[in-house]
Amino acid sequence: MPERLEPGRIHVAVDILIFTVREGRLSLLLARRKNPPFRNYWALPGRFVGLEESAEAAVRKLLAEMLPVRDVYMEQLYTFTALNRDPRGRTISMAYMIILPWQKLQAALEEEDVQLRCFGVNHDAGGLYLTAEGEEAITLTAGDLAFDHGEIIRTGVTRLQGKIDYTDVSFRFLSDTAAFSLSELQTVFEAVLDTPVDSSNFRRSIRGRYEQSGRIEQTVQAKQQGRGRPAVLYRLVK
Amino acid sequence: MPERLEPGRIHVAVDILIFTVREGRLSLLLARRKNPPFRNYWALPGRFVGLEESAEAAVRKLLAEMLPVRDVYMEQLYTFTALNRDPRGRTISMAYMIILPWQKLQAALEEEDVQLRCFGVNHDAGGLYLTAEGEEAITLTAGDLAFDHGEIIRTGVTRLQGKIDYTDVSFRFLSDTAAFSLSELQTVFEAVLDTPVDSSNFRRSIRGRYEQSGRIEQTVQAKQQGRGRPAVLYRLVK
DNA sequence: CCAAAAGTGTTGGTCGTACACCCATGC
DNA sequence: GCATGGGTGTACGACCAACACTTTTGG
Repeated sequence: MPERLEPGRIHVAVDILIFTVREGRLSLLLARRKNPPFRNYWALPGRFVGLEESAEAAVRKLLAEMLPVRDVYMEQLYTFTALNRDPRGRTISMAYMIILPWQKLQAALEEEDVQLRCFGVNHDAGGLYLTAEGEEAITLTAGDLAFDHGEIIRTGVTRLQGKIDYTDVSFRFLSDTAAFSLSELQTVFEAVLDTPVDSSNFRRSIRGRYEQSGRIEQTVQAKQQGRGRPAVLYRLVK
Repeated sequence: MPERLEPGRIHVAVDILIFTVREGRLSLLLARRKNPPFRNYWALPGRFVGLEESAEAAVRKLLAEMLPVRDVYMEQLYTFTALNRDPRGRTISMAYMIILPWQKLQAALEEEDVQLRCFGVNHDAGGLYLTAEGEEAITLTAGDLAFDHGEIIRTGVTRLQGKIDYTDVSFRFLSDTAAFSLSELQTVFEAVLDTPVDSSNFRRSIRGRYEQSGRIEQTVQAKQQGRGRPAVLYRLVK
C-alpha cells in the first residue's frame, strides 16, 4: 500500500467489523497495521473496492483472504466520508458488520499470524473501550485506533444493540444453530447488550416469538455439558 | 453530464429522498431527467460528490441548488454499489433521506420549473407505487424509474416506517414545531405507516413520552381552521 | 334566528399481552 | 449450580365509549 494515493479522485474502501461473543463478552477482530499510515496501530480490517466488484464482493474477498469461513452474516453499517479521515488521500469507507460464532473464528485464527486479535468490548461511564490479554486498553474516542475506526466501532456496537431485540442476528453468534440451548442464546443477548437478562421472560419471549411460528423447534435430547440440569436443545429451522 | 464517465475509476454520487406529508399521504420529490441516460424518466435528485466535500456537504449543496430551504433533517440511508447500476460507468450512490414539512416544500417548489414533482407513496398488495396528478402510476419494481432508484425508495420508506415509532423524526414533518396539535402529529404517523392510529393511545403515548420529560409542552389554545373543536397546541422544546 | 346535526378534539375505561421482578422446582 | 417454570404487578396497545367545542344545516 503506497503512502500516497493517486490524487484527484475519491478512493472507495470497505472496512469490516467482525463481531463474536467470546466467554460471555461481545468481541471484535482488529488487525495490526504493517504499513504506514498508522503503522503498528490496531485497525479494522479493510480493503479498497475494485473497479469490477460491488462492495459486498469486496467484503467477501477481504474476508476470504483473512479467514477460511463461508456463509457469514453481513450487513452494511454506514459509509464514512469525512474529508481528512485518510492522510494518504481522499478515501471514503463503507463499513460492514459481520457476525461469526467464536468457535469458527477461533479455529480460523489459529492458523493465522499474530497480526489479528480479538478484543473484548467493555462499557463504562466514559464510553466504550477494547481490551485483550497483554494489550493496553483501547479507547474509542481519542486516537488509540487508526483512522476514524473508533467512531466506526461505536456506530457498529450501537447498531448491533439496537437490532438484536427485533431481528434474528442473535442466532448468528451461535456455534451450532441445529443444536443450541436457550441459555446460550441468552448469553448472546447479555453480551451484546452488556446487561443481565431475566431468564424467565427471555424464554417466554423467544419461545413465543419463534417456537410458535416454527422458526425454532425443540430437538430430541438434552445435553449434559457441565454442572446443573441438562439444557433442552433447539434447532433453527430453514 | 456526459454520456460516458471517465473510465478506470469509481465515481461517487449522492441521491436524496425528500419526504413530506401532503394531504395525509406520505410523499416524496422526484425530478424529471433532462439528459441521458434515462432522459425524461423520473429520478431521485442526485449529484456527484466533489473531491473536497463530504457526502453531507454534497447533499446540502444539492439541496441548496434545488430549494431555498435551510436547517433540514438529513440522514444517511444506504450506499448502493451494484456494478451495473449506472450505464455511464462505475458509480456508487449514497442515498440520504431528508424530511421537510409540506408547507416549506410547496413554497419552494412554486418558484421552480415543472421538472420537480411531489409523488404520493401508495401501498397495495403488489408493493409500493407512486402517483401524482396527471402522471401515470410509477411502480418501484420494474424499470419505471431511472437507475436503481425504485430500490432506493423502497429502502427509504421501510427505514422511515421502522424509525418513526422510536425516534423524533415525526416532528420534522410538522410545519411549525412551535405550535402543532397532536392530531397533526397523528396524521404524520398515519401517513408514514399507512394505517389508522388510535387517537386515545396515541395521545397517551406521546404525552407520556414527551410531555413528562419536557420535550413538548402545551401552549395557549387557539381556534384552528375549519370546524370541530379547537385543538390544544403544543410546542417542541429545544 | 334558533336548534339540531355533523365534524373534530379530548378523555376515560376495559381487556389481553408482554415485560420486570421474585420465587419454586428439576436434574 | 444451572436449567426450567410459575406467579404477581405494571405498562402499553387494541378496542370501545363518552364528552367538549365548533361549524354547518335546515326549519
